[in-house]
Amino acid sequence: MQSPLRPSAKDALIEAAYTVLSQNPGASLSEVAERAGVGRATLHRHFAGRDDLVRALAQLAIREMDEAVDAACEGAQTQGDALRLSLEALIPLGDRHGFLAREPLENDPEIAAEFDRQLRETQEVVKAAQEEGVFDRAVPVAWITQAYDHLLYAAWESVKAGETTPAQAAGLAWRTLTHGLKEPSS
Amino acid sequence: MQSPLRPSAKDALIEAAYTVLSQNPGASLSEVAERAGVGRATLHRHFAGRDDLVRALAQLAIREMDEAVDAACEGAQTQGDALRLSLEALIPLGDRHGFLAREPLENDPEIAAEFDRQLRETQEVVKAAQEEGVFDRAVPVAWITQAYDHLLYAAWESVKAGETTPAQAAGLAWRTLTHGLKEPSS
DNA sequence: ATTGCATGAGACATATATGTCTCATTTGGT
DNA sequence: ACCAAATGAGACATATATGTCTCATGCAAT
Repeated sequence: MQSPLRPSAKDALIEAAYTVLSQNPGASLSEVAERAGVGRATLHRHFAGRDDLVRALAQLAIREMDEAVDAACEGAQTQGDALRLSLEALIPLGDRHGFLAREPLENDPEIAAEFDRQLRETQEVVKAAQEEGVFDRAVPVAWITQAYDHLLYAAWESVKAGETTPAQAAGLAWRTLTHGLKEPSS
Repeated sequence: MQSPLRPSAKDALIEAAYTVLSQNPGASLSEVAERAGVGRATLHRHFAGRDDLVRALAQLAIREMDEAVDAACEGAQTQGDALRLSLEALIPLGDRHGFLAREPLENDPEIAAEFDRQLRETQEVVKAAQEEGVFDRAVPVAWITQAYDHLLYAAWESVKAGETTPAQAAGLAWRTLTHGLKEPSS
């Protein structure tokens, strides 16, 4: 039975790795260990090497995002709702998203496959939402998905910069995607 | 007088570095030289080291983006037009944008200052466009700028993926930013 | 108190990237 | 044809990151 009394070194390492590697993918493992407040040897006790660490982070990030989306979709009445709720749920995971975007992991076929799956799932929901009338049928699904992803990351950056709360950022991103930022009256 | 008859090794190196380093910031200089079809020694003849190369790329990227924006603003009647034309002009420079985003250069104060300047300039134009009625006054300038930047990059990725032409991507990004993707009729 | 386990610190070897140098070759201009 | 400059290939030394190991320490459970 693992005792959570002593703060788990592995968890500290994972969190530190997200922070350090999403800010600088080329950072040394020493920097990661230092940020985690942990000796470098301990890092190697939990992860065989850099590749191991990165793969563990990527898989965890993918899992967390899947879980967040699944939970959000539970309470969704429509596909449009599912997208809106998922957006809100994914914003706090922005550092994971950023890590996955900056770390070069096209080499890992397993991770790449998961990426493809997530993209396809998102596109499916987008397409369904489009058929509900949430989006213009004349707009390509690929573009809507691109805009969704990038506005999601923009929302996270806005939160990270302290400009908005997560809820505000989610509202702004969703409005931008659906209504745009034009003056409502005009 | 430099003879452009022989394809400039320096230019080839710069172009290769954009491609390689924007895809993998941790790539070795050997990979950059190889992609450029140039010996590794030649790279060091033109750039003192990795830092030199990265700084040269960053400064060139910033200069190219400035020039593109300046040229685009020449033909703009309004600030809203300036934003729309700049968007279109910046899309082909998406690889530069991506390079600047992925490469950790917060350490370089000179580059960071240029970044700040560009951000402020964009925010100024956004604010002016907002006062023209292009954007809702209730929406924070910071968010509009964030959305502008990220939709710009989304447009570049859409073009790079072969999903759209640059002109189509610019149109979609601008529509998303101003009108959103909702069905026009409803 | 004692035992077991994870950890921290550091030594050590190794791999890779980097930076410098030399020399033969090619290219472009004269 | 000749010359000067740039280049390619490769040797070489060095720095840094990485991976492994050992040993002493601290903490928790018994």
